This record gives sequence, C-alpha cells and structure tokens, in this order.
Amino acid sequence: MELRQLRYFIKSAELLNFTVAAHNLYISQSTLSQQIKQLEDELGMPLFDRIGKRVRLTEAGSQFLPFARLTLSDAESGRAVIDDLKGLKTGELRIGVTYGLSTLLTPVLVQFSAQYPEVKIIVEFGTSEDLLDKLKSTRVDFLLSFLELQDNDMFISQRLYESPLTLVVHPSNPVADKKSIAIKDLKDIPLVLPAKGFHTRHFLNQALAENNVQPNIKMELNDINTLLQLVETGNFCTIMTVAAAKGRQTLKTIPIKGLNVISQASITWPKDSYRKKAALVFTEMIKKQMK
Amino acid sequence: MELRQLRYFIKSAELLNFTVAAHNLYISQSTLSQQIKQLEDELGMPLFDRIGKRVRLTEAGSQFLPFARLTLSDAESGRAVIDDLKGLKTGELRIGVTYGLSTLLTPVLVQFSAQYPEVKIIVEFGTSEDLLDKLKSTRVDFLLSFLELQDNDMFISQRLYESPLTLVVHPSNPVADKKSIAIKDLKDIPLVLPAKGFHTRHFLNQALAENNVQPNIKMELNDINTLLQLVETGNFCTIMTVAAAKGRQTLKTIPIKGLNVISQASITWPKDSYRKKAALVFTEMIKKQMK
DNA sequence: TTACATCCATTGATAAAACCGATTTAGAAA
DNA sequence: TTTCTAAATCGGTTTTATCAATGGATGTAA
Repeated sequence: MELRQLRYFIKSAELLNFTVAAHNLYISQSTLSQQIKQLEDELGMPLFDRIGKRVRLTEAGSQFLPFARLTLSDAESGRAVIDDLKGLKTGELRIGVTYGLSTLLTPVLVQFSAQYPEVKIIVEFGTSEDLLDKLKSTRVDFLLSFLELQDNDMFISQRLYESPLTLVVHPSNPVADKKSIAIKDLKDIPLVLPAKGFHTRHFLNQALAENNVQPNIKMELNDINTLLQLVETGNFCTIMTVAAAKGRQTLKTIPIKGLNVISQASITWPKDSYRKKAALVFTEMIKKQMK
Repeated sequence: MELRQLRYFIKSAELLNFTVAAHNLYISQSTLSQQIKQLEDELGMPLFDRIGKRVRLTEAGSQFLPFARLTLSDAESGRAVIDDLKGLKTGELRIGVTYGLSTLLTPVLVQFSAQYPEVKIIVEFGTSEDLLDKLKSTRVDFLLSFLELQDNDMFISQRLYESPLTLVVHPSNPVADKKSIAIKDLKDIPLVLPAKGFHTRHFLNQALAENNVQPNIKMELNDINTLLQLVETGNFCTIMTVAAAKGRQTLKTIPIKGLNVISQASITWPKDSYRKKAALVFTEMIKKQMK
C-alpha cells in the first residue's frame, strides 16, 4: 500500500471510470488498472466490482475509501506543517469560492499575493455542492460561500457577514432613481439573473413564490461577471447579494422592500484537520477588509 | 512522499540512528539514507540534523513526525476495515500486556485462537511505559494493564476488575496454613518479588514504607512465570495481585491484613482510531471470562 | 597523536516495479 | 449481427528502490 495507490484509488472511486481517472491522474489506463489490482491483491479483497464495462465500489471499497482519504489528507497536513515552517515562503493555498463572493475575494487575493508572492494560490469556483465535495476530499483548504450549514462532524463554519439581496442597476436605467422598490414591482423590470444552482437564485425563487410575483426574466447565466457586464449596459437589472455587487462603482444597488432574504456569507473549514498558516492568514485578511 | 518513506522516517526518528533503523526495517543503510534524503528533498527541508556521526530531529522533523504517524496509522485502519470484512478470517491482532495480567490473558488466547485460527496474534509484554509507547505509535491494538490513567486526548480506558495484592505461597510452606497475615509479619517471610518497573512492586513498596515494614527480600526478578515457579518450590513466597496468581492451582493466596493496595486492571484503547473487530471480540472474551 | 571504530553519504550496479502502447476481452449499443 | 467502448492483459521500456562497497567525518582508545 502506497500513497500513490491510494491517490489512484480515490480518483477512480470518485469518477467510477478508470479511463477517465487515469487521464485525470496523467497516467495510462493500463497503469491505473495494474495499480488498483495490486492494491486489491495486497488488501486481499476487490475494491471495485467490474460489471461488464462498468466499475462500481464494492462494500470493501466503500469502507476503505474514507480511510484512504484520511490517510492522504494527513500526509498533506504533514506537508503543510513543513511549508508553514518556511514562513509562507512556499506552498499552495487552495480556496473554494461561490461565484457570488468573488468580489469579496479579489482585493484580498491581490493583497495576499503581494505580501506573500511565494505562495501559489489556486482559486476554485463552483456551486455549493461542488465546493463541499472538494472540501471533503481536501482539494481546497477552506470555502468562502453562502452555505449555512450547522456545524457537523466534518465541517465547521465561521460567519462573515450578512448580505441582503438587492436590485442592481446601471445609473442610466429608468429604475435607478428610486430609493427602494417593492417586491411586487419586480415583475415589470427586465431581469438577468444568476442561473439555477446559484444559492442566490434559490433564495430568490423562494421569496418570489411566497409573494406570488412572476418576475420578468430575460436571461439566466452562470457567470456573475458577465451578468454584471450586462447590467452595465443599462438594459437590464439583476438581483444578487449586496456583497456580490460591491466593487462595481458604476452600478447602483436598490433595496427591495419586503424581500427579507439575507444571505449569510461564511468561511467553512474541514473539522479536525491542520489549518495551514497561509489559509489562516488569508482568512484573517478577509475578515479585516470587511470592516 | 510515500508510505514507505514515512515508515522509514518514523523508525529513524524513533531510533535516531540510521544504521540501526535500517537494520530494523530490513533494508540497507544506504537505502534508508537515500529514501530519507528523497523525502527531505520533496518536502524542501531537512528532517534530521546530521551533527558529526549523530542524527537528531530538526524542528521540521519533530513537527512532521506526528503527521507521519497519523498517516501510517490511518492507512493501517483502512487495512483493518478490510480485514474485518473478511469476518476474522484474516488479519493481525496485536495485544500489549503487563506481565501481571498474563494469567488473565492465557485462557482467552487459547479460546480466541481456537475460534478464529486465521487471525494472527502478536502479544507484546512490557512495562507500562513501553506499552503506552507502543500504543501511541499503533504497534499494538490495545493494552491490558494495571495502568490507571485518567482518560485524556490520546487514550481511553475501560475498567476490568480490581485485584488486591496478596501473599502467594506453596502448600508445603509453613505460612500456608494461615487464614490471613498481618502486614507487619511480612518481614519474617523470605520473599521473591517482581523487580522494579513492575507496577505491583511500585505499589507494594509504597504500602510497606507507609507501614514501616522492612521486607525480607531474597530475590527480585522480572518474569512472573519464573517467579511463580520459584514459589512452587515451597522455599519462597511472593506478593502480587490475586489475578496474576490465579490459574496456578498448586499455589495458595493468603490475604494480607492492613495492605489495602488494590490494582485496577483495565483495557486501554487509543482514542479516535478504528477498533478492529478482532480486538473488540477479544476484549469481550476477556470481560466475559472474568465473570 | 595515531590508529581504530562507528556512522552517514555517495557511487555504481542490479533487480524490482511503475509505466506505456498495443492488443485482447467482454459488455453495451446500434 | 456489427460496432463501440472500457477494462484487462501482454511485452517492452524507463524509472527507481535497493544493495554492496567505498569514502569521509567524527568520536574513542591506545
């Protein structure tokens, strides 16, 4: 049993497709096949069922998987400890972010990178489920998201701030003069909204349904940046958290009366695992810049 | 970084002598040297200081060590989970025992081995400190000892039973007829006692000192079995826990009045780590046979 | 001080094994 | 049926883990 084999096993278990997994691991399919077989031989039990051309985890495989993950994660923590001793002169920092928080992230990215140029930063955008998956398998060090999960066995959250949903408009837009807008009036405003899968959209849908409002949705897209660019043309408005719209000086936010959906931005850590110094420093920067 | 290298590193860190460590690992010294170097290169920091012909852990090495241990331990747990799925038809069971409890252990060893002949059992005798060390580095699955440690971060104990210290004699010995004996009278009886390092001896010394009794110690030895054989000659008596003397039908135990030292036998587990089925079954057998 | 023993690093050679491309095998799909 | 696709297997190549022998450095005993 070697860490290499555990890495191979985990990827294969995640993708349930040796060919794709091998490609992902930058090895050949035959190598992967052999290494898995070797691991199975050593353990004395198959980890995968080969049903025809499909593979799926055996009972043994499912039971083994969390331990394989744990093993690899501990090894990574060991590496992180060493990196930390180098005083942030090296190492990697992997951050998982929901799209809506990119505006919060960017200035800190710039600041951190300037202060610790030797630390390589990998930012992973994704939906909440994607990100939780990545956190679980320690492919990111922490999450920046609107997830509100009660602390459980695997994760622990720190609240950052609350951000209400708001209407975002360009000054040239007719609506731009209003001090606030009633939720009912949303039906008359041409909207471009974040696509399904965005937490914002999820909350919004719920609130609109409760108020029996049929919004006038012109477009849905899954990239906040593009979405805001569309709003900047003055032709559309959008609805998102105040935090997400922040930093776009050209745009205006208008409170929506009666829409009391508030997103809770938070940092989520894996429980019981080493927090590398780079991650701690980074999150502190985030907390600081919010003030 | 591979598990093999972590294994090498841990052993080297424990022994602080590459030559001996290599011998222990059944590899050549040059191999060990190279593998350590390779690990250090990958981590980007030396794990050992080479001062002349000595080696010692660097700061990085000390910090890395617990993670290396954790990593290996998790990998072992993974293996154990698989073994458990085989229904005790395979695998290893490593038991740490203090000498005084061997008599408790033996019948269970016989029973377990008969019931699960496929499970290989390794019994490690040792002093309490030895055993705790082994438990810490997961070289045994659990301990059977008289250690009374309050539950802490690393270990958790289950009480088994209390066993008072008692005088053990052969029927041919003049003392054998007495129903009980006063602690003061111990000074007249030729004793062979467990050597220093045995918890029994530790407690006994304390009790004798408290009562101002100078015992007549003829011999000290660090093997309970030999000790009892000496007692069986009828020439000597000994003092140990009732439990330790149990099973020697030829010998008689005589309560010592005024000696209220009671040893607490217990099972000690590492906290937060997987308990293999074989270990659970075995400890249940122990609990059962005590009734 | 010299000679010796001990310990780790290095070297060069060898055996092991990780890896790959090509091919085979076997379900699934057409 | 044929075709397609995914995993296993085969033969060969490269990599690397390993060893014995050696060198260098450092304590130790004469």
